[in-house]
Amino acid sequence: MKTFYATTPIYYVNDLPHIGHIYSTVVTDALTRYRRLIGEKTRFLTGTDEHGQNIEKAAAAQGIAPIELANRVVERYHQLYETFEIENDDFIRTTEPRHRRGVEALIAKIAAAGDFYTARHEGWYCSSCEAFYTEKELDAERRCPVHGRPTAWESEENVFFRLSKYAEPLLAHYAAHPEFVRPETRLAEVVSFVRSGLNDLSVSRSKVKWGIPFPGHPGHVVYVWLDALANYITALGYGASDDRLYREFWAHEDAERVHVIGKDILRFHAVYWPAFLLSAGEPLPTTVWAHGWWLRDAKKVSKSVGNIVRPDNLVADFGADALRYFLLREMAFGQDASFSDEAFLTRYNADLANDLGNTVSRVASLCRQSFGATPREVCNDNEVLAAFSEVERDWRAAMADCQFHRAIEAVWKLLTAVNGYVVAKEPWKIRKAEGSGSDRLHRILSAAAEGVRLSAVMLSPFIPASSRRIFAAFGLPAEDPRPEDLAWGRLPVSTALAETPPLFPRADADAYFERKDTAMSSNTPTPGGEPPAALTAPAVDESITIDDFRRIRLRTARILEAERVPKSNKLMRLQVDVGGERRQIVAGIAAQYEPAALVGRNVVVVANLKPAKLMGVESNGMVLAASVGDDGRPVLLDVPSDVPSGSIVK
RNA sequence: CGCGGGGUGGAGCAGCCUGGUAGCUCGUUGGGCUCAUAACCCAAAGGUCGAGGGUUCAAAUCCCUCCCCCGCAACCA
Repeated sequence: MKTFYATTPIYYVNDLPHIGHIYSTVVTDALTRYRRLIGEKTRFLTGTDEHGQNIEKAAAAQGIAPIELANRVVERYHQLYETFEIENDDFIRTTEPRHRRGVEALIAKIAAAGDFYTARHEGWYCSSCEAFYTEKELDAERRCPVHGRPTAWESEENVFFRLSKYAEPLLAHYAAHPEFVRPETRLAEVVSFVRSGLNDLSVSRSKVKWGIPFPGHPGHVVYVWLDALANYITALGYGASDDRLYREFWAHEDAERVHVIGKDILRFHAVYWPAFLLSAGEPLPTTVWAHGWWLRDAKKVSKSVGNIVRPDNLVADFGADALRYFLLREMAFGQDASFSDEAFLTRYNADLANDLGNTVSRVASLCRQSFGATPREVCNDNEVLAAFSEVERDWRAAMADCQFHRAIEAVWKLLTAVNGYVVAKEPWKIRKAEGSGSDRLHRILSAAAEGVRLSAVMLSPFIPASSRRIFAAFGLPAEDPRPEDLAWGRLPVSTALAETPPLFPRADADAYFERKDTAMSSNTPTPGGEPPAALTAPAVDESITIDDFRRIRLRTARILEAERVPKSNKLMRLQVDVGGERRQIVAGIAAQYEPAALVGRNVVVVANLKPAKLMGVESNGMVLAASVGDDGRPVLLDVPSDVPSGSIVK
C-alpha cells in the first residue's frame, strides 16, 4: 500500500518558536491532511533538536540543566501545536532513548561500510557555530565569518565520514531523480555544490559534552547534524526491535518520504543526509522540499513597538485558522514572501470574511429562510457541479506539487461560481413567487450548498477548524472530512439548520491598527486576553541600578577632525578631544553627515568603551546620537559650545 | 566580483524551467442585486514586462552586458 511520510525540521530548543517554525509546521500539516483526505495512509513527524554546545551554554546561563531548558521549550511547542491544530503523529526529541538507539544503529551501519576514519582535526574553532574555519575564511582578527566572534585554535582527534566518496553517487541520484530537491532552482544549487567537490566531514566532537556519546570513541559526542538528521528514521523505530513503522513508511517501495525544510538547511538535507543513508544502505527520502523565508516588510512596518502587530496578537484576535490561511495563501511555496499586518488584514477581510464567510452565511441563510433545513434533494446537473469538477482537478494538481497558494486559489473559483450562480438564479425571487415548496428552489439551493460544502472539504487541510464549522452550518457533523466526502452529492437532505454566527467577522483595519497602537503604547494588556504563551518571549527585567549606570563614563568631547572611512558606507573616522586627551572614534554617521560639518562640534561620548576595530580602523569610544525614524537615522547630540571638553555627563 | 532574493498596470504578486493572445488579488470607475458579514455579481479603465544588445519567423520567457532595490554578512561600538 502506498504510504506518505512527511516531516518538519526538528527545531533547535535554543530558540523559542517564531513565524518560520510555525510556517514549516503548518505547511507540513496541510500537506499531510491533504494526503489523508485523498485517501493515502499518512504519517507526520516533527520534534526538537536538543543537543549541542549552544544548548549547554544557554542552559548554564540560566542556571538549569540542558534537559530542563529543552523541556521548557518543548512545552511551548506543544502549546503552539494545540493552538494551530497541528496533527502530528509523533514528536521526537533527540534526547530520547529511542533516538539515541537509532543513531547508534545508523552509525554502526556506516562504520560497517568502512566510511569512518579517525584523524586529527585542527583549525580555528567558533564555539557559536560549532565549526572549524580555515585561516582564509576568517578576518584579520580571526573572527568567525558568521558571528564575528573570536575563534580559538583547537586541535582534536575526530571521527570523519567519507563524504567525498559519495559525490558521484549523489550526482547520479540527482540526475535520476530530479524530484529529489524541489523547487528546481534549489536542486541546481545542490548539484553545483556537490560538483565543486566534497570534503570528508568531521562527525564527532570532543569539546561538546551535551550530545550522544560516539560509539567506540570515549569522550566524543556525535556531531549535531548526524545526530539531528537521523531523527527522521529513529522516530520510525529504526534500529529498534519493533521497526514496523520504519518498514512501512520508509523502507518500502511504495513509501513516499518528504522532508519539508527551510532553504537555509538545504545542504544538510540534500547532501549530508542522503550520503549518510547511502553509506548505511538505507533508502533516501523521495523529496526534500525547501521553502522560502518570511521577510518583514521594512518599509511599511515601523520598528518602534507601537506599529508592529505580532503574530500572537493576530492569533488572539482572528484565530489560528486565519494565520494558517494567510501563511499558506500569501507565500508562493518555495519562494520568499513578506509578512505584513496590512497584507494580513487585507487577506482576512477580502478572502475569509467577504468571500468564504459571507458565502457560507449567505447560502446557509437562504436555506434556513426557505426551508428551515437543507434542500430535500441534491441536484446533479448545474453550473456549480461543472465548476467543481474543474476546480477539484486544479486543486489536486496544485497540491501534488505543493503549490498551496494555487490550490487555495482554485477553491476560491468554486466560491465565485457559487456566488455567481446564486446571483444568476435569484432564489429569493423564486421563493417569493413560487413558495418554499418549489422544486426549482430546492435544486438551486442544493447546488449552492453543495458547492459550499465541497469548498470546505477542499479547504480542510488549510483551515480545519473553519471547515468543521462550515459542515456544522449545513447540518453535518463537525468533523474532519473523509475521502468519500470529496464527491458531489454528500449534502444531507432535509436536515434542520440552526443559525450560526459569522465564521470570520469583518475587521475594521483602521480601527484595528489604532487600537493596537494604544494598547501597546499605554502598555495595557490586549483586550482579547493574554496572547498564546507559545509565541511570547519570556519577560526580562531590563531595569539597571544606579551603580550599573555609573560604570558608563560619559564625557563631552570636541570633534577635531573627521573623514570618511574608505570603502565604507556608514563609517566616519573622528579625532576628538576629551579634556585634553586626543582619541580616535569611529561612528556610523557617514551617510547623514558631511565631514566638514562635524569639525568643531561638541558631542557626548562613551569614554570607557572597550576599543574595537571597524573596517580595520580602531575606535576608542562611541559618539552618542539619537536614533530617529523607522530607519534609525542617527542625529548627533549637541552640547553647548561653552561646556569644556572632557566634562562628566551623568 | 561577499552570499542570496527581486525589478511585470496605482499597490502586492503569478507567469520565466518547457518562447507564440500578459494573468491574479487588492484598489479605482460605471452598472446590477438586495438573499448575505456595507458583503455578492457583471463590465471598464490602467502595463515601453528595469535598460541595452543578441538568438529566433516570434522573447516577460533563452543568451550577454549594464542599472537599480531589498535581506543577510561585512561597517551602524
